[in-house]
Amino acid sequence: MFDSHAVTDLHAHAVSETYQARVASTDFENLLKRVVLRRRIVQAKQVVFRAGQPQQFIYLVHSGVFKTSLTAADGREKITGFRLRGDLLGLDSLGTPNHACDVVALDVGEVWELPIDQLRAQIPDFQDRLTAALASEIRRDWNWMLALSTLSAEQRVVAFLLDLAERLERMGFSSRQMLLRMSRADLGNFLSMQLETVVRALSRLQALGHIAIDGREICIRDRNGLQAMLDYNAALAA
Amino acid sequence: MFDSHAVTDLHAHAVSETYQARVASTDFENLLKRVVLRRRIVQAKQVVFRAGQPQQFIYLVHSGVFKTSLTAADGREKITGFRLRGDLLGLDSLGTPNHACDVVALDVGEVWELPIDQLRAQIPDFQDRLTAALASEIRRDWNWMLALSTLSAEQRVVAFLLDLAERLERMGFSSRQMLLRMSRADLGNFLSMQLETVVRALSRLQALGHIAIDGREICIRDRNGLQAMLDYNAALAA
DNA sequence: CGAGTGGTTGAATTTCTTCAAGGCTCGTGG
DNA sequence: CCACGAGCCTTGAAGAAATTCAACCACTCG
Repeated sequence: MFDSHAVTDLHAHAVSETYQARVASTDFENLLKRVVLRRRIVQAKQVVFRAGQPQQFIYLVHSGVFKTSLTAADGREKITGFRLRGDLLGLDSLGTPNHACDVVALDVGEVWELPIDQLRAQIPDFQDRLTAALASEIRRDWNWMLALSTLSAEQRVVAFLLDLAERLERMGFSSRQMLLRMSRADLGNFLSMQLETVVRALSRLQALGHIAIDGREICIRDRNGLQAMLDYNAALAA
Repeated sequence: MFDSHAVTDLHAHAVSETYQARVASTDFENLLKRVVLRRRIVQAKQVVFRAGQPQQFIYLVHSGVFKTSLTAADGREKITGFRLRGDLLGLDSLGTPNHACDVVALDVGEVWELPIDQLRAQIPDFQDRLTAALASEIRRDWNWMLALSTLSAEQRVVAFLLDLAERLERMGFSSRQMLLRMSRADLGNFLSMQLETVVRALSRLQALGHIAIDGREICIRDRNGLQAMLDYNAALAA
């Protein structure tokens, strides 16, 4: 459906050369072809930046999977999305001095530091692309809000899997076999349900023969079957 | 807390002159002082624009209250926010040819048509303010996502009331007495709960003596009491 | 090898939803 | 002018979906 995700490549960083060829370059990467940027390798569980830290750069995800999250003063936490190659990190802090969210790597990854003011001056299109990316993030968020508040727990899990598959497919990866980089707890947090509920939903999808689960490795056996579980409401309405 | 809302003024349009003096001008209004803009009066229940329509303008809310919503193909609907004076409508469609959401007036109101490309050229600061507004919308959305997925139904209603009160206060209105422009159903939709649950939550808040309800008119009797219901989690954590 | 982390499943409980009924207000037409 | 219907709000009672609590397993890492 929209945001979220994970990646099939276990060693994205190490073999990036290989994948470079196979995986289509993202819009922003093309835009930044001629610019020299500082690249930063981030190990699994490491923090890219935290809420409250002074905002110097926006980051472009080049490889790996990241989660962005908010934490309330009383400790309540919410994962706002899982970010893949081509996604920007820190958009939400534009126009403010500090970052508004935490970003943590779920596996090894590489991010590119974008000095925004400089790029705005250097690249004519840059500002427009940035604006478009911001608007796109809003639409993504709204679509997830819609999903979270109108779908059952099971349907939300289905929506997540289909969205992820689609994103991976767009990146040139297999859309059938995928590796969830996040824990069941993270998934539950993002989808607004308990981790046990995620597990039960996945188990049932497997029992229905729609997916095959092997730990964090998931194989989509019947994409249409999954899709039908979302279209179910439409059938009712008709 | 963040987005949402309603307004105390029953006749905002009719007496706008009066309120002009009382209510602080918004950032964008100051920015646009010297520009001649088309103003559009919108009657209650009328549509400002619909998802799918070609996007020509961004609108600035000058008076009234508006709701923005998404509708899925199968009819599932989600209100993404209630918009007050100073809020921009249509930000989410920047960089795309069509609007992504519906905007409907909840009472009489006035919006200003902003021809973005023109304003970008005319006003040096405009682009930055636009970017800041987009980022701010993202933060708002994320904060509501956090609230919706971590607070109980009752707490969500409390969060809504406090957020609304704060927004009204910033606008120069009373933060104690307020008129909810939206139906209980709209409120429930926004807060991800059934309208009956909204009613029960409000009734209980009244029983606790924290608010007084008279239809859509709500008086906050004990702001601290309400706040304490949100801080409850913090107490547990400690 | 033992501790820790993450995943899975069952059973009891809770919160919220669903269904149902009744009341209030307002506008329209008889 | 009043009657009547529509829309919205409120409350109760029954039901369902998801959470909570608990136990157990598999795997990895010192």
